[in-house]
Amino acid sequence: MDAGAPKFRRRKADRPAEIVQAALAVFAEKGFAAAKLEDIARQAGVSKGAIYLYFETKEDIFRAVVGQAIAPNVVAVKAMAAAHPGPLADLLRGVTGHIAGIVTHTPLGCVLKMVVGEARNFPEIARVWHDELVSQALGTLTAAIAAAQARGEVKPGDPRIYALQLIAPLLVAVLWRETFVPVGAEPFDLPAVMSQHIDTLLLGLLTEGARP
Amino acid sequence: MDAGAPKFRRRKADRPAEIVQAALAVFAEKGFAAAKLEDIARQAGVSKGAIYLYFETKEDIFRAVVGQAIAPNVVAVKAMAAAHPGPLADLLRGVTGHIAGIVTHTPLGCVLKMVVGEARNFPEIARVWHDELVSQALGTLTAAIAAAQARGEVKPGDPRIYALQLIAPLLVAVLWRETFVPVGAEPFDLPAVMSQHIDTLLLGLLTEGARP
DNA sequence: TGTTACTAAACGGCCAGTCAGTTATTTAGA
DNA sequence: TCTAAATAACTGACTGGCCGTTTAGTAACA
Repeated sequence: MDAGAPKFRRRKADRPAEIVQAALAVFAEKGFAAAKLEDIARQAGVSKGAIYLYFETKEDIFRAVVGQAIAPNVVAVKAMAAAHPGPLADLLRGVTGHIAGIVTHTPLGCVLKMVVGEARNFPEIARVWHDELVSQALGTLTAAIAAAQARGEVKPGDPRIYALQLIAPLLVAVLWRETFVPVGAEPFDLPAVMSQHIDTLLLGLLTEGARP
Repeated sequence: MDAGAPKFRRRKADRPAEIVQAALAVFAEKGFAAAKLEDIARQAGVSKGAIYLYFETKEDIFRAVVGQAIAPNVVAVKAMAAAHPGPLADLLRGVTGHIAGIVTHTPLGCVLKMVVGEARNFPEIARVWHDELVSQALGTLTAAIAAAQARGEVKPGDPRIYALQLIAPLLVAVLWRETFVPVGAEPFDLPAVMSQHIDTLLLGLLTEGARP
């Protein structure tokens, strides 16, 4: 045993974030129920007991993981909407491109899958995600579309459904990646999907006068 | 104790189907891991031990549940495609209407959610669903769109992405129903979504000559 | 009376959560 | 600056309960 190397360090401040990050990886791979605290602890570089210095229960960790993924995104979406007061087409390209970037380079897709999968067992998590993220994002998009309708840019129709139409292919492509690509399915190229989707949908969405 | 009423009946032929149906209900509500054999047994009207006369393990039941949801649908989709050799618009309205009906009146939506949620833990189930149902359906739709492109009905573009664009709102609306509606989210009206979606998307999809 | 579908109780492995002890770090006294 | 006592972050072995699975026995039906 190397006398100079301590067996562990006391790093109270950093532990919670490290544990949450480790838990995200393990939950994303196994799902909530099949994830073992032992695995989370090992991944975080602590013992199982140490986790309980910072979290009450396993569910508590899950809540922290899911909650953490929300905050940075909701502000981003709203800022994006505010930044494009002009033609709807600009806004849509900006927003969808931004979301596509988030979804490819962060574990948001994994978390989404977990929220869908565990919604029945953790209704309060589904509620938080809906109230604070999904509903906000959809509402922002819906409002932007309704405003464009008022300006005469967009044809009549339910703006909430238009918003759904816009983001649905992105979500499905992400779930496809998480679900079927690991078993050999051909992936979808996210930028290509969104590019073609926006091009196609805008033609049906915009009034004649608003087309480029 | 009523002497005339037997404690149980011997109904070997019916048990498997009853157990699978009960398991579907319990799995759909709780997810695979949180579902208890005890609950499935009670719902099916048998004892826990009886289940093991017909299934090897809990996973075995899950496989039966998921597999059962596949067969009736894949044939339906292919028949639908074969029945509409004419203009793409007819086919799309037929197919999406049909799928919307299935998804509202059968537990396919629940099963889809389960497949997404448990794909990592049961890769062979994800594979079966992909190979036998999802990929088939998407492939059929893609082929129909490609054929329409060859006829000059549909604009250039990746037909597989067009297919994704077409069905994505339906899938998201279903997952929305399963995930967020139970916690107070406003549901989407599936027929309204598909009607507006087809109307809008076709405008962007069809060539000028093919528009009604 | 024999066969076997079925029940109910018991088993055992797994794992979230606990706890008594250990070690890093801080504080305070010399 | 060194040392010792005090503090609390951390470890790892342990446990209690839950639940999938087994099995010995029972009851339905031919």
